[in-house]
Amino acid sequence: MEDSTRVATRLPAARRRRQLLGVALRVFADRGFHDASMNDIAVEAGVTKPVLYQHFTSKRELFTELLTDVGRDLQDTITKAVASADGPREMVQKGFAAYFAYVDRHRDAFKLFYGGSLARDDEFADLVNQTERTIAGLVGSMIEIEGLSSSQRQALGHGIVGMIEGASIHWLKSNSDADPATLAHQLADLAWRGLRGVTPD
Amino acid sequence: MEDSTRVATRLPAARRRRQLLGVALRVFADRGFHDASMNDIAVEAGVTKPVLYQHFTSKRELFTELLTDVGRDLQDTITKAVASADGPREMVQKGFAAYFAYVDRHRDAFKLFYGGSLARDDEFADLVNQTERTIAGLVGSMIEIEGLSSSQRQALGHGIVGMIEGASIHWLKSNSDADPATLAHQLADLAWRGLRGVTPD
DNA sequence: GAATGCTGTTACCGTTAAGTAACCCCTTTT
DNA sequence: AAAAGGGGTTACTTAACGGTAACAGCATTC
Repeated sequence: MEDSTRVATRLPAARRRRQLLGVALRVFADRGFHDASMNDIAVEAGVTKPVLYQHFTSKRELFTELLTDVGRDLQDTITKAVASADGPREMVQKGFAAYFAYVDRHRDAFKLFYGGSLARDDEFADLVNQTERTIAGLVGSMIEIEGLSSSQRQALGHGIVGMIEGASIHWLKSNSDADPATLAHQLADLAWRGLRGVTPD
Repeated sequence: MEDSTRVATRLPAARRRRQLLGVALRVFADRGFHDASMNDIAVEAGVTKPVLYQHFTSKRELFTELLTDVGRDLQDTITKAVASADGPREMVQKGFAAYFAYVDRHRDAFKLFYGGSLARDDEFADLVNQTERTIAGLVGSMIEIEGLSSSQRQALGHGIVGMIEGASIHWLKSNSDADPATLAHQLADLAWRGLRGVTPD
């Protein structure tokens, strides 16, 4: 009728739900689980809190759904990239490239996964750990060193995964305009040849 | 010998302060910054909240002091270990060994540093980053690959630091009874020779 | 043996945020 | 045109927690 400076675009449920997931991913990635309030998310989505609660029964459930989605995506991406390779050297190269490409294209997803307060929460941690464990297992099986037990391979695999994560975090943090593909290549090279360098390429 | 972390009686200020720092480290390491309340810390120390506030002006200040102490300790430990080595191969070995020994002997300190919600907070993150950057710089200078820019060395250094962190976190998480010295040796070996491996020992 | 000065406690305030009840309004159906 | 139903809002409850004022015992000092 009169004033109404508010343009409350009404959306069908399914569409609103998807929008909320997208906004929540962004806000959680930006502020972390604790520091992002349900009200923040609702406001950024242009609605109010109860709308959020019509689609998600709790803050934890919303966060859990995001974590699950991201974990599945990332795991699939890496697994497929590695599976498409021919030989261990190429597996390493393609795996690293796929990881950095993922981080580059899904920064919020990556920040959600590794930026924050999940280590403290068993439920959240499990979701992340499962993905990490899968990738670490993949890597562990690529280590061409004889006489390692499977738990030793797993431990070293986690080391390599940590290496990728550490480099990714540093890359995002330093706002480097370095090409992710280049970084992936150099890191894969380092992982394959070691600090010692040398070069039977 | 007395257990300085669990005394219920009246203590002189300096002693109480030290006790509170010890308890706070344990509680923060266990529950993280957000999920640990000042009341929790006070109760675990056998006193009440205002006593805590007689020694620390705020929760942030308390946490900051702990982070600073831990960062200094860790940085010194690694720097000295590396400085005592003779040649790059031994630097890697001694650096890794020192890191894992530190994690083993100061689990709470390590958890405080890498377990939690510091990435989100600029002040906390800076304290951790400084230590990480120093170590990453040390490592970066050990990479025997020609033609790398200093920022590239830094990036790869962060990768190696991430590798150590990732392996440490996995080691603590999996409650492995593996000897930290052995793990350090294997990881240093992996870092030095790369995934390509060649010869176990 | 009163005064002084710590160490410590009880009881409170203010804020922030999760979650909910009750209601509104617009569109579609009959 | 009246009913029905779903999308949305206002306003509230509850609970946790950081931080503080005021006060209480117990030494030591004078």
